[in-house]
Amino acid sequence: MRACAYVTQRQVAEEAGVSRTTVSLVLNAVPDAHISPPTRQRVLDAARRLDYYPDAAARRLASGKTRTIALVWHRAPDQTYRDAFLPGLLDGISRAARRYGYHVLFRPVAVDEPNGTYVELARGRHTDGLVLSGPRSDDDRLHRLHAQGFPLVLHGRLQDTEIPSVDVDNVRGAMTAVNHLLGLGHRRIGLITNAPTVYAASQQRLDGYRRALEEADIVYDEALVRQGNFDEESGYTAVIDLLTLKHPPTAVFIASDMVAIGALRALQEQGFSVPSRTAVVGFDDITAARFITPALTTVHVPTFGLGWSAGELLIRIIEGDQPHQIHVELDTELVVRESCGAAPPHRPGPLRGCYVNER
Amino acid sequence: MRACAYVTQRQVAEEAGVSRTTVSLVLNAVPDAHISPPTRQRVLDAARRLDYYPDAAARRLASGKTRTIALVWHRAPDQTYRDAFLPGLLDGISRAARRYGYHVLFRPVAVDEPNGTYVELARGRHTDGLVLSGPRSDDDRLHRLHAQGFPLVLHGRLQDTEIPSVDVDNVRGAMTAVNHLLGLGHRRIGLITNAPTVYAASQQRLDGYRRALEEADIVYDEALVRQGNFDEESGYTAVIDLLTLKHPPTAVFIASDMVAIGALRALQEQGFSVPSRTAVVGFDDITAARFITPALTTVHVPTFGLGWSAGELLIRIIEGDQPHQIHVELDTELVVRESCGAAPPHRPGPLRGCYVNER
DNA sequence: CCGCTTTAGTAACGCGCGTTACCATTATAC
DNA sequence: GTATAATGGTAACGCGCGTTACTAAAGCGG
Repeated sequence: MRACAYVTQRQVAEEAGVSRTTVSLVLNAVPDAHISPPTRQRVLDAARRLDYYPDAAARRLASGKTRTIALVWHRAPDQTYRDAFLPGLLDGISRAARRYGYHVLFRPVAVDEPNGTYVELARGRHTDGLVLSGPRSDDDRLHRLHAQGFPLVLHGRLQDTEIPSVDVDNVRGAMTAVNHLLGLGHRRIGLITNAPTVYAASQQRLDGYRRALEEADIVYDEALVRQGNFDEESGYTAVIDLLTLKHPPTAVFIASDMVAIGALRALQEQGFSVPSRTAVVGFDDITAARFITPALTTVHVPTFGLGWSAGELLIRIIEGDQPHQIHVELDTELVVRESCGAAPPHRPGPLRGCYVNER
Repeated sequence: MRACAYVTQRQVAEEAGVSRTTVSLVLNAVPDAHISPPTRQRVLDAARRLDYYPDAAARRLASGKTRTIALVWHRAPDQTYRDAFLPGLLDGISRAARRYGYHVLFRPVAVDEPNGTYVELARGRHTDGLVLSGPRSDDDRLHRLHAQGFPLVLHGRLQDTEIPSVDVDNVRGAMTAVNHLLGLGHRRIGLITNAPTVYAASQQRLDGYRRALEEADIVYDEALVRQGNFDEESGYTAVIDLLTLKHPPTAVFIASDMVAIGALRALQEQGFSVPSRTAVVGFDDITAARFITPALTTVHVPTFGLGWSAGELLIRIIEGDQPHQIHVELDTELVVRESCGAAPPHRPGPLRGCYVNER
């Protein structure tokens, strides 16, 4: 395996018959450098002829900037659910990065890893900033990094912090879902949360549910509320619990598709056919939502947009632009499919549901 | 946004009362350096006290190694299908990288990007090696990189090349699927390919289908074969075409879950209920396979394993170990669910299918 | 012609670290 | 006691590039 021969600035300089400084000035298009057009052209030609690429390490060392951002991806017990977001998020971040001339480092953090091992990326100057997805609230090294002025953006808001963040507007998303069910005539609408309400997103979706009911003059009834826990199983048991009520809800808003999928299964097993007897609306719009039967009506989370926003916000912070908004909230979009009863249940054709992912 | 103050080796040296050289020798645990235990300890203490992390750029420049590998992810028209592999693959690569002390750069290549823009990663010394997923056969810069001795690993084999690669054993995977159907008593087994057979994987899965039939002394009948094209729609139309036969197959092996999902839809619409009238086995085991009705029996592709193998193989090459195998083929595993008719159709509980993803 | 500014380009420094060559001081061998 | 080796450590170089300070030549007004 022969080692690659790399072309350096010095070689370009020799080829062009100028000094190395001149090469640097030309290739970086330094504004106030006095380089005559012919010289300039000679340098450019030489660089092209030799297929010159600057050495990233040298450039970073000299400039003090890595032009790299990193995505720190906290793996968690709810992984299947989180995996659904990764491709879109990463694509969004990467595209934003590329747009501004940055590279992207990916750093998963395993469940059993001690807190804050990723700080090496920051302190070791591998990256100019971090996007953290799935931050842990007990992560003190995170706050220390922020206190030191290291550029950070969170995906998924952490409570009580001034660290910039990017997330969907969970309250409005939940309201859209519930309003849709209200619009279909439902009055007894159950709720299964996506997770325990210690999670900020979970609490927010609950809030949205309550606000939508409130605005429709329906009193909030805690008997119709159950707690999900990221996975199918939690939805399965939660909805069965709901069905034991004397008056089970005619519709259920389930604040996570993964949980909803478990719930759908239980509903069908118990003879509560969806949507004819019980309408269901989920949240997240994971890929499987389109494929399950009945196809799941759900609140679409713009994963690409979240990635893009996180990347762009982070880069702005790195480059010292004072962003006007340090907490970005993106809008969701209701995707009407079959499970809510508003769409024709069996449109022939390969796709189910009126919505096709925009990418 | 206050700039971070970074700790350098020099500061550690001062704190410990030794020279910078000594610090470097101690922290890198240089074998033949003569450092007394007390001095050694003083340096370690000082480094810890100051929370010292070496500057990545400086280290790269001095050592000539980036200790970074990159995943080049070719986005393509079949994106939904490929996205299903990204989380596992990336996790596998990252874990392998971390195991060997490497970092991972992620670089998506958009559909409309000109060929070979990613070579900047290599030539600019951002990375010591590349994993390319979804390589294009007309990518001449790829071959040039390889000819220059730059470490490369392909995910998905390219024909006629000596570039190291990692993939599943498509032939055996297809054979497993078809053998399973044969074992259930089926004799007329149709095939819908995952893609046009110019794709190597597609041809291999077709080969596996043929070999399985051959070994069962069943003559290959081209009338039972249709071509898929990555997406649901292609499966939808392909299977409808199969159903126009006087004697439609009693079982269909569909070499892609995505294509199979479209086919399932068509079968159900046409009254060919699955699995009672037509058995179906897919390939890939995408997340949706578990959730569709009936749950799809399919050939599981170990995405994590592929990523791990690619990462490990690449790092071996980078570090000069001559790997004994430059083309790694991983085994698949048949996941029996409902669509083949071998599993009980309605086991109560939140999960469908006997298989739970191992992660 | 002189002094001043502008133009065109270069020499030299430093980024932080790995590494090699080198220098003192002791221990060891004879 | 002296030659030799081992021990403990340091000074200095170079990695490739960005950048600053400087020089030399040319333009230009008086």
